[in-house]
Amino acid sequence: MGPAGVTTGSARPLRADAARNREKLLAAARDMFDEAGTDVSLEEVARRAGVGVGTLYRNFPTRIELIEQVYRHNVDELCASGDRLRAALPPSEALEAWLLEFVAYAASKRGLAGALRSALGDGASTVFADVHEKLQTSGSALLGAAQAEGTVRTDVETMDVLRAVSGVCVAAGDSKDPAASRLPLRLVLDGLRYQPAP
Amino acid sequence: MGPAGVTTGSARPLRADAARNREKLLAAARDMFDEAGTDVSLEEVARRAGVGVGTLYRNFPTRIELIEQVYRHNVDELCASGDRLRAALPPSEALEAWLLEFVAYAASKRGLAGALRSALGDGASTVFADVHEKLQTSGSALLGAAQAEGTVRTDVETMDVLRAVSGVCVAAGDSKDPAASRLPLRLVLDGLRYQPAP
DNA sequence: GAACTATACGGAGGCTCCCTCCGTTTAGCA
DNA sequence: TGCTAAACGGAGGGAGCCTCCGTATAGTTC
Repeated sequence: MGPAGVTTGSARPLRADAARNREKLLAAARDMFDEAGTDVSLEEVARRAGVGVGTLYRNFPTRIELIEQVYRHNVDELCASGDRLRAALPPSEALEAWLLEFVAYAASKRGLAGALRSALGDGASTVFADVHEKLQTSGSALLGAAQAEGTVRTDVETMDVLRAVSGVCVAAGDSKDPAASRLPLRLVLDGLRYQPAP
Repeated sequence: MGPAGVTTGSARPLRADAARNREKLLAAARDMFDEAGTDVSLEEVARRAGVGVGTLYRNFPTRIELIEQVYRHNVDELCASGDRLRAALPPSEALEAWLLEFVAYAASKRGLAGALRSALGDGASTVFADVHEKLQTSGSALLGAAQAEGTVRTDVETMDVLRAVSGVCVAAGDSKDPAASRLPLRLVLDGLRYQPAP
């Protein structure tokens, strides 16, 4: 599941240049959504990606489709990063590093998920189910390893942790300052290390 | 507070033609918002009102201002209708007739209030406070009269009734069919007539 | 490595919408 | 009846949406 050979469903794989452009579009869109919300001009998105509008519309026929793909893309990147961290760091450090990245994801998620929900209505439920499942899988791998190693308490489950972390973000409000959630987040992370008496 | 001499704040009253056009714009906007949401083209609103766009923008410099005024206008009309009903019908019938009109208001309110809240943020709170107070006043006059007459139970307050009625609407969902809420609404209205043992 | 074709590119163009500006019209007054 | 402040309205410039189609190129075949 590297950045190459992106396939949407099971159709014929994209041509190399097409895959590259698609990636550039998603990156540009993600940046702009973060900065200015999901109402930005699609022509501007194409311009920033260094691509014609035609290419944008070929890949993402509607604005909401672009939003959905950016959302899924963010999640995929977050999960891929989880795998990388798991391979590179000791379990409890990998978990902590991943949760820090999860914070950034949670911040951007708000706008995207809101737009999706209001535009797609109940049709958005499969998107959210997919995302939930992916996070569950990646999170469990990290949490499980740390728990097996004995450096993280065993009485919590993946979704408890993710909820706690995203709760911190919500509580930190819309403040764009990442420092605002630094300390509360620290508390949650340290809480994971605490071993309750049996 | 008739339809003439509309004043926004305490400025000089509008010229007759201006007041007429303002009214036409509000009516057109209300219809279109009901039909197609608050994202409709403002040029189309002006067209339907039989007025130039310039006139629209002079009266409502921003879309959100138009939405807010339509919202307030709906409420004002509902309250005015309450006065009329109270003068024309026996108290309990007036109350019931008014609550039926309240249903229509509650349906349209959803879209408008949502747009206001998301666009104005906390700035919208005075709008909602004003509206709340007006409904409280009109509702109390009708309910109080019916209670004084003895045809409606005395252990409920205005906001209880309004909440119950709008609850019915919400529960009826987005179904545009007014029949969907007819029976549940009937239950609430009949419930008002029931006299609990003391 | 040359030729071929399915695939993809990109931006011009037609449309709608936004909002402003200003010459024209008219309500209200004396 | 005339005067003037107030209001009208729509042309026009700018921007965004989306489509269409002539051009370019990746990948394949010989």
